[in-house]
Amino acid sequence: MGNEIELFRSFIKEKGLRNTPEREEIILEIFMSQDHFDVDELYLRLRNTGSRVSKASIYRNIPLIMECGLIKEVWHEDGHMHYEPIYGQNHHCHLRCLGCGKVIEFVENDLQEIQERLGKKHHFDIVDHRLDLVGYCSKCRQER
Amino acid sequence: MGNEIELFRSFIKEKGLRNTPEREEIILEIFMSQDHFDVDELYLRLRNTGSRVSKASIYRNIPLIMECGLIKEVWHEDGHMHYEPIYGQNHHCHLRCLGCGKVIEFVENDLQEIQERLGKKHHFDIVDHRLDLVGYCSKCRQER
DNA sequence: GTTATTATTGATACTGAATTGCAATAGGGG
DNA sequence: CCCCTATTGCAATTCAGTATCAATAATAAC
Repeated sequence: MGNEIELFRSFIKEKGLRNTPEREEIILEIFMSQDHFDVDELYLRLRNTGSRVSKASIYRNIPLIMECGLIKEVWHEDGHMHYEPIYGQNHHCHLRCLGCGKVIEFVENDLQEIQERLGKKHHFDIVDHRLDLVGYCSKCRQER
Repeated sequence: MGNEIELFRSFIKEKGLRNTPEREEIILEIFMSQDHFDVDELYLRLRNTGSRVSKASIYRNIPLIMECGLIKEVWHEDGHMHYEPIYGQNHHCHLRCLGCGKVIEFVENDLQEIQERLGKKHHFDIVDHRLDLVGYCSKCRQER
């Protein structure tokens, strides 16, 4: 913890941009909990900790924070995008319940091998994969 | 071809809804080419074939056509949703080029096994999976 | 430290995909 | 053939995300 900020500072400097308190507040809040989030949630969390960062700044900075490799888009649901921290996390995929929305993260090592095999086959330089499984958790399955 | 319509008619009847020319025009146009599409493209294609279906009707009917299992959402890009026909297609996943946007469809049988294994492990009734690979095609890789 | 340059911010206006309200139309059971 | 009401087209609305712009402040140069 704390390293996110260092990484971001180098990234910003490398790009010839300027670091700001707002940017650091956003990143700190994201990494306070390693959970996924959307812009509205993050905005409320920031307000609750006394930060005055505007939504516009959150929207403006998310692409930078993604480019830096600290977070990534995970899914688009309810008409808006969700994100999750990836720095310091091992790569994982998601299993989502269509009933209650519960999300389970899992690590699946076979995917790396599949990714490499398909990259070779189609002459692609594959940089990332993303596997989403959707279904019904045990509780929701019973209720159907 | 043509079976999509039959399937949709039974689905509609089963739900106690009404079939309409507009709905059949939409479905026919979707299955004229088995390619993925977005609402604007589909609307233009319909206009070009002389259909007067409104965009509102397309938006209203897409959820039904999905529920019926004829199409599904594939990705959200450029700020709007894309769909693809699935009826009569074997399940496939996507490899997308971050450079030029080219999409390659591939069939990966190992995923079925992974899906079942993870379903058992987490006590989920998994109904679908979705694997997206992203990277750079051979042409775009050279240009970098 | 002071100054100059300009990236960044907050507030607000705007965009565009998707949804909704409503009056007119038409499917389909009786 | 009638009636009920689901569906349609149109227009108005919603809302996530983007763009504008004047004010602010981060960095570099001095």
